[in-house]
Amino acid sequence: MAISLREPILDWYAEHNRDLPWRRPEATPWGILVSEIMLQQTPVVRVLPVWTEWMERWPTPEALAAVAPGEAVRHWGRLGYPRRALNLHACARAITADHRGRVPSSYDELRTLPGIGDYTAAAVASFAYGHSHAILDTNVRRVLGRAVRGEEYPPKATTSGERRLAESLLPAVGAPRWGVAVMELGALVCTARAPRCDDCPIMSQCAWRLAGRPAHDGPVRRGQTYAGTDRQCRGRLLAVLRDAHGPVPKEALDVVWADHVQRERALDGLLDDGLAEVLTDGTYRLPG
DNA sequence: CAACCGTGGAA
DNA sequence: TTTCCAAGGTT
Repeated sequence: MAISLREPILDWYAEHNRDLPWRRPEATPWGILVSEIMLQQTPVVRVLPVWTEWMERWPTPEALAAVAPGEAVRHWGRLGYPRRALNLHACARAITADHRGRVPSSYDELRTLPGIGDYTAAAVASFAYGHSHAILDTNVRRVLGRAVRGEEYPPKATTSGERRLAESLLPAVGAPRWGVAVMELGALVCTARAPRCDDCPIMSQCAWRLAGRPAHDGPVRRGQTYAGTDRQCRGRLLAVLRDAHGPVPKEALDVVWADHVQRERALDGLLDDGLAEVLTDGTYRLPG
């Protein structure tokens, strides 16, 4: 079962893979690291233009390390989860100071960098340096969950069973290509909402499809409403700082959110997170 | 470990 | 219009 998944998926990938800039041979480890962090919870189409601009502006870790952290946040634009921009800037400074300007190649060293968890460390070690690691992102978990476990959606948190399965599937040679191939299958065919099973290279073996594509039982899906949350408020406040050329008076922040208590809480949160700072004259700006 | 952390496009 | 969720990580 395990072995028979590889060939059809790798053959499918050879024909259907997208030509993404961070997958090209000329992509640097730094470019790959930047792409992986930008892609956390963010669709490819929105990452593409920002990644391209970043690579032109900051082609090396040293280049990013040389500017203020606020510049990273400013050029993050509206990608979302802006602390990732701060993490990337901190990565650049750590790589410059502690790794001679080279992105570390080992999983363990990568894992020590801010904002790099299990998936991103495995992805960079694998895709940038050719190392063999199990890639367990949301796509892979969904594909393997369906194909092998026969369930529509994977568990909320990664289980040891999922990890063992992914590791058991690692080929002796070509682990990076295998990892990206399964991810791509999940992104283009074995999608969360309307999977295109008719186009799937492993449809004849997929446990979920063979079982008649049973709907996810268990608890109902989570509904994370966004309107009115602190997150939305933080986003509004940060947008003001990002779009301003210099420091802004507090009144400029006050006008974008009506609820005073929530606004103050959100602003304090931004300051605590290092995404904004107050100057001695009481004005606010991105971190300098 | 559940909650939190943005944003926008598709269904 | 509302809901879902997209190459996660941290606390």
